Amino acid sequence: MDRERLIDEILMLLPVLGRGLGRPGPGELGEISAQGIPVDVHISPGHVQVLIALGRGPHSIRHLAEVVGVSSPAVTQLVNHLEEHKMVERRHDPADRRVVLVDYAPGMQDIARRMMEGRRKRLREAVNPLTDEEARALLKGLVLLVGSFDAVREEAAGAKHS
Amino acid sequence: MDRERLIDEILMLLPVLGRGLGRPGPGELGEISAQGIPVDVHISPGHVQVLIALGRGPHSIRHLAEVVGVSSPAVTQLVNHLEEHKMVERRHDPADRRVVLVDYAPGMQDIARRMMEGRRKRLREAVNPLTDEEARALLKGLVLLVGSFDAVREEAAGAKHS
DNA sequence: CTACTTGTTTAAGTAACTTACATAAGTTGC
DNA sequence: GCAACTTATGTAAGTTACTTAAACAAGTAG
Repeated sequence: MDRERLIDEILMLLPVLGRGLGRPGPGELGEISAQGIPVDVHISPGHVQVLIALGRGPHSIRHLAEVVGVSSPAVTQLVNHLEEHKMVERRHDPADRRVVLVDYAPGMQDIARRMMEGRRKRLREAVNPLTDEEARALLKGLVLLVGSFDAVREEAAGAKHS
Repeated sequence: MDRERLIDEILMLLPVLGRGLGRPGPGELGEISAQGIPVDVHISPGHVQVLIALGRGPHSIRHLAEVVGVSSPAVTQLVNHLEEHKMVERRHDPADRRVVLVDYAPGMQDIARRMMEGRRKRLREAVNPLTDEEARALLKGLVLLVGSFDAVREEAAGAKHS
């Protein structure tokens, strides 16, 4: 495979991916409202990340920031939005009252899953033509690409301390 | 391969990719300035897409908008920035004076390539561990994912006309 | 020639972040 | 025990990368 062409394709495709992520389709909005969920809940990719992470249990703001890959104030904003819509709750960690733990509000985990189902379905259908081998390679490649940005990030952090 | 886990991973990874794209590393800025290129030239992913597209010859604004995947006014802004830094030039297409053709300014194609080399290098290194098969699968998967967003987009366009 | 379409730009606005700073809570060392 | 420092979060202000609506110019069709 021509690696230069691959790089070019990646450079052309990734921004498209990045831009397309934020966009719920009209079908998705219809699905959401059909489920009695207020359609004014705009769920950005960052919100999706938070909701997925919370599926694994309560997280502190700082931990969410790490998992999502953004700053703490950005997580504050994401969580504010979800809290305003009664999807998540904040509480202080009794073991360290500085820490704010974020968790699903009661009964909201299933609602969240249903809200994200349209996105999942679309992605599922998109990757459907891939063999298991190909899917594994896609994931591996995505992880490698993300890793290269982490390297940039760590480099920047390193430069900041020197 | 567990498809649900793949979908979750994609939903977690793609936003990270999208956010990381805009960030030149300090090493990259160093390289840029070492080549005598003014470091105030901020090259976003959109600019990269434009520069790559122009590598294939002059494009109209509208065509660039299609290739890059954004609106015409967004391309206007991208091109304005590049024009301000003398990297590209605009001229009207004599065959249809409504059309603005954008092309590299003389001698700038090589400069642009050198400006993007750090990005390319980083991506090259990132995908280096992939076998040819895996690289092909990565590209195929990316194209499929992008296609799913195009589908959303076309759906939205369809809904707008009904 | 008029009405409509197409292409681009300008203006205004939004979403999704960032950094700097303020406040609260916890830790360390004297 | 207390001052100095560190850590966690939220607020404020700003930036970036888009969007849509509208304006203007050029082209097309009847």
